[in-house]
Amino acid sequence: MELEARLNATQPGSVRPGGRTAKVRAAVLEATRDALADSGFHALNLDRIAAAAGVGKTTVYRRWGSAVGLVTDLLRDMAEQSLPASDTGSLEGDLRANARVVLDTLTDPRMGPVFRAVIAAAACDEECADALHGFYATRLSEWAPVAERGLVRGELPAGTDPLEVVRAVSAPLYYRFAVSREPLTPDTAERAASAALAAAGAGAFVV
Amino acid sequence: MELEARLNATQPGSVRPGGRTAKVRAAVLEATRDALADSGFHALNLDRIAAAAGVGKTTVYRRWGSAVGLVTDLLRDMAEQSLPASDTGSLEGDLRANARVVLDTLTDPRMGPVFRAVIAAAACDEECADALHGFYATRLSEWAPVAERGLVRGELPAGTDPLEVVRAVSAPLYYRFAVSREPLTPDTAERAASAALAAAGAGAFVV
DNA sequence: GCCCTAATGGAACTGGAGGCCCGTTTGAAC
DNA sequence: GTTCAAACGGGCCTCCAGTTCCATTAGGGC
Repeated sequence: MELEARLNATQPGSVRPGGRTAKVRAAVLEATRDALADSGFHALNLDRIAAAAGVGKTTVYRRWGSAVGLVTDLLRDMAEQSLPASDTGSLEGDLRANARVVLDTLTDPRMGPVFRAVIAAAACDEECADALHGFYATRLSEWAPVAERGLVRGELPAGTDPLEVVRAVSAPLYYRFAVSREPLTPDTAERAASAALAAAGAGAFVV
Repeated sequence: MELEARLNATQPGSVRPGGRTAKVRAAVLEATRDALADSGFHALNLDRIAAAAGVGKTTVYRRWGSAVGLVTDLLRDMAEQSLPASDTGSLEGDLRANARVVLDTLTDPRMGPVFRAVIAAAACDEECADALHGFYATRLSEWAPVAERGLVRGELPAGTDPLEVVRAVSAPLYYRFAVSREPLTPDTAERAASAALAAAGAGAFVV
């Protein structure tokens, strides 16, 4: 599709998002999740997705255009589902809980491949990269209150950047997951949480 | 190519790796680097690579098979070039130097896209994932002496895992680079180094 | 309930990625 | 320098991802 046409025309599915259109999107994204879980991003085939979703392949090509477009929309769908942060009463407890949530997500046989695909797609496409950035901006801000409460309770030095504390918990897990490809164990999550806590406590994230 | 054939037959280029074969590989990998730098992984086209390298497209398909195969070999090529660790005399200095090296690599207009491609390809293919794992296993072990010297100097608690210290420096940078897609600045590198130092100093990486 | 058009879906088409054949070139062993 | 097979490369072909066309279905405003 021409760039100009995309910008001027309304996106398919945006003008009349009721009944059928919404069902088509749900079925297609569901089929995409299934396909990613059992064959991964490289094997994503829009014809098969259409067949699995019980939808015309023309529709899939028209609305999503490519595997990257499909994964980008899947990411937007994920971004809509908020993941509430925990509140255990201590910074340490909350950071451990966060590390555990990230670990469980990345090692989940269904969600793990989705996250791999999303990271790969973002490496291939700027629009997807923006969506991924937005997704994590939301997730990080949802967990930032954990650090803010820690600040109020005096568990962190004044001036500590709450977002940076939350990032520090996720980073080692994602590094193993997507970069060094090392196994993710509960132990890894524990260490990520305690390292973040120690670094933050020492003032490493004071701006 | 059939799986069985790949396993039994010798890989093209492995029996007679002299003159022409080596030149072909160098030219193709060079063309791949160029293509990644200006159009990214998704635009990688084996026909164009062959043309740019001045090589028959049959050769490229036969030896590398696909874009992922090409990137996997590029990764193996990168793994052969060792990157010596610094030795500034202090753990802090060495960790800062390491953070700086990683930052410079990821923000380099030529190397950045290559690393993105490698991460994306590894998310699509197990063989590439293994190669990526091997690459970072090597890199991490090259920098581990930095932490080992710190241990000897008493800058780290006894029992600290040297690899874990080095991982802690890279993780926040790669997290921003590939996952949350946030900008990488010199400041980010500084903070990664000092956070790793603080966490390690507090005994967060004692096994 | 009626109309209008957004959205879907079937079917046929097409371009190019990727594979195959086979003659040519060139390392490497002697 | 001769030999032999590994590796290369040009040309041809196949197949399917992605597109186009148009008829059909079904939201949503009235």
